[in-house]
Amino acid sequence: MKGGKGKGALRKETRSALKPVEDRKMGKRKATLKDDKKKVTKDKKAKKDPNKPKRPPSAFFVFLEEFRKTFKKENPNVKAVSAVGKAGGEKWKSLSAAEKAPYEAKAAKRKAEYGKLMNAYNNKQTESSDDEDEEEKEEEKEKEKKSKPEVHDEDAEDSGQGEEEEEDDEDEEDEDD
DNA sequence: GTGATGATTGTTATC
DNA sequence: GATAACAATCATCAC
Repeated sequence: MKGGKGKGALRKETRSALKPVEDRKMGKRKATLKDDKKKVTKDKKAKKDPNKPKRPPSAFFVFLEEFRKTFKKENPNVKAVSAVGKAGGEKWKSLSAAEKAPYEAKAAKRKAEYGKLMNAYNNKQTESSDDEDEEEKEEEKEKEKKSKPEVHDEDAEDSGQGEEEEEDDEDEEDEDD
């Protein structure tokens, strides 16, 4: 829909040209296109909020999650993510619209959730624009939590805190085929 | 020990 | 409108 294709092709070519697939395995990561981008990326990341909701996976990524499992089963020796990505990409292209439908439905759901999260996030941003201190405190809290993984998670979850529930699980199997 | 990199496509965000 | 960035994955290397 958007202009993602052009970019995709461009990046594909650029990467392929700059980074032979054989090399990456050796971990020959050095000055590459990404290296250049990295500066920008890092810069962006620097001002990126850790609280900002992560972008939802596209239909392809939803598919990829499953595909990875299958791929691992069939190729237990192949652990290179690039191999999975390549294979997944090819497979994805070979899928029919009907086969892609369930993945797209899932992606749409995640996107809707993302929209809500972003809404809440934006609201929070507006609110906390003058009390960024609190955000920092929260960050520190998170850090502390991580430092102390021995917290009674069960307790917290029992209290209804960690009730993620993943309700999208309920109809993820709706293979309306 | 930590972070970066490799591939893939799609979507979002930014300019 | 066009393009850059990022989303997941994980073995492996560099620092």
